[in-house]
Amino acid sequence: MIIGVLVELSNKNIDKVFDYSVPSNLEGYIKIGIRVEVPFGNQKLEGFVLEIKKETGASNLKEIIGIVDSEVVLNEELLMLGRKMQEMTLSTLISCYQVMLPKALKAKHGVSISKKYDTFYSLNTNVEIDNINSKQEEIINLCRTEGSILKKRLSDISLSSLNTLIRRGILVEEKREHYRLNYNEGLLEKKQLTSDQRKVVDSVSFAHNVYLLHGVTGSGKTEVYMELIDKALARGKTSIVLVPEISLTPQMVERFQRRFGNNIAAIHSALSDGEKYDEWRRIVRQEAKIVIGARSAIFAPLNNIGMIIIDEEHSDSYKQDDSNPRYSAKDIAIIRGKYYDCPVVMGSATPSLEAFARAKKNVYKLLSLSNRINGRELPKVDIIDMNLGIKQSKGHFSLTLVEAIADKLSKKEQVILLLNRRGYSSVISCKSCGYTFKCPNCDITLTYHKTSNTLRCHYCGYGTKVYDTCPECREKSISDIGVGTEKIEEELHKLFPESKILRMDVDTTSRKGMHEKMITAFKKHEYDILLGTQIVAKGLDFEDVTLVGVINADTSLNIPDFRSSENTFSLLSQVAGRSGRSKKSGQVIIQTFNPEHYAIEYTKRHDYIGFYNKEMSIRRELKYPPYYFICYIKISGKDKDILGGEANKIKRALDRNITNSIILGPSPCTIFKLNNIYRYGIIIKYKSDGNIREVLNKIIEHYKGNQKIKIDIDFNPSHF
DNA sequence: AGCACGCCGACT
DNA sequence: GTCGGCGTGCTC
Repeated sequence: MIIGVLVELSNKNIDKVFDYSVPSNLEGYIKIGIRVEVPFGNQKLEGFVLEIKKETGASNLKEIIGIVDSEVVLNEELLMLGRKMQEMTLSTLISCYQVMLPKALKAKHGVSISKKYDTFYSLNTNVEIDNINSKQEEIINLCRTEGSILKKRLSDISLSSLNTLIRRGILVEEKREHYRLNYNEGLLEKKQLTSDQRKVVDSVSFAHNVYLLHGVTGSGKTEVYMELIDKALARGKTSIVLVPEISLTPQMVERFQRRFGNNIAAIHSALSDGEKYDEWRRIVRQEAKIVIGARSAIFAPLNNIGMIIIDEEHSDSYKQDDSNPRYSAKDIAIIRGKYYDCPVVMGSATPSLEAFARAKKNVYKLLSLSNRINGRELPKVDIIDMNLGIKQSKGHFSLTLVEAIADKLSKKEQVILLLNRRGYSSVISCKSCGYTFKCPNCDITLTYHKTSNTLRCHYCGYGTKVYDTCPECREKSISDIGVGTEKIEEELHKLFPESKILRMDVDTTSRKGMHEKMITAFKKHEYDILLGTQIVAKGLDFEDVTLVGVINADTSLNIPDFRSSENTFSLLSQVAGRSGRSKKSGQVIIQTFNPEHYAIEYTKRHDYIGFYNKEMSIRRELKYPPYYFICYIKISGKDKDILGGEANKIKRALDRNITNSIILGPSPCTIFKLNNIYRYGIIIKYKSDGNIREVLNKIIEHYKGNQKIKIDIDFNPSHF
């Protein structure tokens, strides 16, 4: 027997099938999709069996060393999916397969995860039971009523009786896989849907279509998802629910568990590798029918998928952008949806422009929930112009915000304060008016390059020297200051010494379970004010929150990314949606240096469509998505001169070979030098795929043996 | 990714 | 004369 094996190393040079012969005693174990151990050069590697060859042909092949899996780890569908991913991302095939599997299955994982087992005993029906003592009888009766008994449940005394029974052959031992996590049965709790929700549910048909559910904050999207999953279950089908990691809180999981009990498997970062592996095993064994998880849960080894849901569709967390393969879970969802002929439902209060544009073109089917579930109005949003300066504010707090907080505190209501993510460190702005430098060609914030003391656009490479006087207000106050949550917390304590303040950011929530604890504590009203970064904007549902304050709306506007307005609008709308979700009406106060910016104005009006139209006109003008696709090529290496030369060569090759596209760069990446490695970026803007992958493949091929130059390709990058 | 092979500089 | 630098190429 000869088999084709794809070895575990992710390297373009060896990312192909190598043939091995199989010794006859192992032939019976070979299946496509299992892993085997093979000799490779002078090392031992694991690899996936991708082919079983009929011909006995060449005899100079090496023999495989052994079999790793008794069961298939990559079924036919996942093998197909990997090939498609490879074509889409131009990454190695092996990396596409590796990303589908839990870490515990990776060869180089170090610690081998041995499944854990529980020992059970059951009665041997072939053996007559007589001459037993009372303790033994007790055990036997337990077996009769429960079918089998778990060894762990028996005390030391019964253990000796048990051993006697085993010796006499009355009981037989059986090992069953032990899972590290347990789910309760669940109450199968169901809420009555509103007529709006019912309408949405009813318009989803069980055939492959992509739906975009545009539902305002608090409109009850989760309840719609659960109803759809229920319908899939009723048809004997399985479901996948993707959620951004940040909103995959224990509350969220619990909510699904209350409805679906131990039918769910939850995969999130708080699980250990072993726990993730167990969840994966439960899915393979078809013990879990609903998988809820972050990005990689899209690869859940489910069969018979009947529903794929992507919550917070606009979230950039669905794109893997830090390592290969640079895939989007949304693309994978659509491929799997086609394979199983099942619907993909993407939901958001602020859909990505790409998704909404597709919905308008009827590529996706648009569903809407335009009212909050309890008939509550969306909160009133006030914009505070911070240009009015220090006289009108106390530290980073405007007098309006201070008064509003004081008012809510006196009524024993709760407040959420958002500190927009720490300013982009290499963005330079004016301290007194908030002015930032922008690229005249790309409308992108310029970034500061220390080495050359210049401001550069990392899209097109435009450069200009740094002024120390602000061109807007003529003040000499150009700097790159950023505020942290600690500083704001300090100011808050001074302003409201009586109030209890909970600070939530990456520093305070990194410890396992802290995020959960904090949310529970705030919900129980152990705190009055929740102060935090992005983390407080997503999906949280607190009844008593009637005021949301945004300390600095501008930092996310100033990020040098063509999506900065979209991301700001989305963030502000999401956080505003935390206010007034229950009986009391809500208020939102946004502090900004750019009160007239459309991202902020449309947030105030809760006008997604207005924002969409305005932003689309800009995207069209500047040739950004969704009018153009973007492919980002990162070229990195240690030798600055060689690198620059090669980057230019690549650019020229692209110019020669790719038509109907705009090729920008090469321009130095924002962090030009990192760990002594220099990086350049080239951007391709294109309307249709054409020969772009073919050309890029040739470039990859050309550089694959080159140790000096590394090329990374990212289609539809979420940011640069 | 490893590792061998091979072709040029400074050394016990 | 040799030890060792890392560029190049190969792994069924």
